[in-house]
Amino acid sequence: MNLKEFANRLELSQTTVSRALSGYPEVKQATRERVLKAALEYGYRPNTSALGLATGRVGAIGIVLKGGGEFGPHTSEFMGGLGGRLQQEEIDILVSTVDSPEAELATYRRLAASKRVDAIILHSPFLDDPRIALLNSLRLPFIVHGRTNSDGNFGWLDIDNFGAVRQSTSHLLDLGHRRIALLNGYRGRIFAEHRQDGYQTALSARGVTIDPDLCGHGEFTDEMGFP
Amino acid sequence: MNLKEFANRLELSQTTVSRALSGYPEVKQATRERVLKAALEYGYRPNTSALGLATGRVGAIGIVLKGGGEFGPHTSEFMGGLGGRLQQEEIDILVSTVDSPEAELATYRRLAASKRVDAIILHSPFLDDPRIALLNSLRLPFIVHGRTNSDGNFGWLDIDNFGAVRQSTSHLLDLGHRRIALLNGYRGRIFAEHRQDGYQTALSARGVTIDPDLCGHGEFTDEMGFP
DNA sequence: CTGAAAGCGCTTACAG
DNA sequence: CTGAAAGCGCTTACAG
Repeated sequence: MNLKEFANRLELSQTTVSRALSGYPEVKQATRERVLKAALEYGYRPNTSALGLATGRVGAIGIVLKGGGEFGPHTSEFMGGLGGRLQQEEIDILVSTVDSPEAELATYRRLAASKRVDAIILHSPFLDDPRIALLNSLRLPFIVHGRTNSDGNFGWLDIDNFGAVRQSTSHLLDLGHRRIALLNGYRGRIFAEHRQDGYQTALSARGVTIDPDLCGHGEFTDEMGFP
Repeated sequence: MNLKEFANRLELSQTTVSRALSGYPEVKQATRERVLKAALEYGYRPNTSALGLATGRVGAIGIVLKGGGEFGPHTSEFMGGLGGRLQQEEIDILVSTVDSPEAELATYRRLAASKRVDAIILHSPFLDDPRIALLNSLRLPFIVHGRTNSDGNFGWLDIDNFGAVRQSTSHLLDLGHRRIALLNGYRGRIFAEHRQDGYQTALSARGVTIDPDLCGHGEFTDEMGFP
C-alpha cells in the first residue's frame, strides 16, 4: 500500500498523513492518532526509495568488510552492538565486502555516487589512512572505529589500548612475573602501537628490560598463540 | 552529478544515456562507448533511490541477525562468501539485527512494507519455521540457508549434515574407537537432528549402543566442549 | 537510433 | 490545522 491509497482510506490528503507520520507539530492531535493507528493496522510504511529521493536520507549506514582476516569475531561483535542501537531508529547496516584495498576505495566511490548510505563506519584504520582523505573528498559522512594519525576533522571512537595493556602488564608485574609476552596485532595498526607503548611503559616503570622475542605481531588467531 | 547534468555534458537526452548505461540494444555502439567512458570519467552513477523508485529493484538483499549466539563465525563466513558473489553485481547486503523472534518477524514486515530489499536470506531455520509462512505472505522473495520441514515452494541450500557426521563417525569407528561423543547444536534445529541421525546411523551399523551421555546439545562455543 | 514526457511514491514550500 | 502541486532522479512506453 502506498501513501495515496492509505490517505484515501483515511479521507485525508497525502500531505496531512505524511506530516502526521513524520511527527510534524502542525497536525491536530486527534488526526495524528487516527493516522498512527491506521498505519499500524494496515501496516503502511513509506517506501524507502521514495523517501530517500525526497529527503536525501536513506536510513542506512555502510560498513565495508574485507573478505579476509578483518572479518573476525570483533567485527561481528561490533556490528551486533551497532545494529542494536540503529534498530531503535529503524536504520539498517549496509554491508559491502571487498577483497583488496583498491576495491574498498572503489566501493566508497560507488556508495557515494549512488547515494546508497547516509554515512560510513570506517574500521581498523591505519596510522595514515588513505580512506579518510577519500571519504572527506567524497563528502560522505563517516566515523572511525579505532584511532589513526590521519589529518582532518573527523569523529572516532576507540578503547584505551594504551591504558588497558599498561594496566594488565602492571598487574602481572605486581604478581611477581617478569617474563611477560605480548601477543599483538600487526605492526602499523595504531591499536597495536598503543598496546606496545602500554606494555613498554609498564615494564620500564619497573626497570624490566624488554625482550623483543616476547613480542609477537600478527593475526588474532589461536594459531598465533603458539610461537 | 545527476543524470540530467551528465546527459547535458554529453549533449544527449537522458533517455539515451540511461539506455546506454543499462545496456539496452537500441543504442548506437559509438554512442554507448562514449557514454560509458564519460560515466567512468565523471564517476556518474544512477541514484539508487531514484532507480529503486523507477524500477522496483533496490540492489540489496536482506539478512536478519539475532544479537545473541547466531552471530558467530559461521555467519561471518557465510556473509563473506555471499558478499563476494554479490559484489560482482554491485548488490549489497542489508543487515538488520534483532534481539527476539518477534522483533525478527516485525523486521521482515518493515523491510517488505518499505521495499527496502529485493530479497531475503533466511538462515538457521527451525524444523517448522514461522518465518517462512510470513515471508511467503509478504511476497518477499527469499532463500533458506539450511533445511527445514516447513511447507511451501521455496529454494534452500545446505550442506549434507547427515552424510558428514555419519562418515566422520564411521571413520572413528574404523580407527577402533567406541566411545564417540557428539557435540551437537540445539535440539529442534534441523541440522542438529540430521547430525544426530548420521551419528546414530553410523553407530547402529556397527552395533554400537548409543550412550545419551555422550551427546551434547548447545551453543558452538569452546565452553560447551567441557562437560 | 534518439528524445519528450509520464510516472514511480514520497516530502515540503506555498497558499489558505 | 489542512491540501494542491512541484520536485527529488531515474526508467520506459510512445512517437518519430
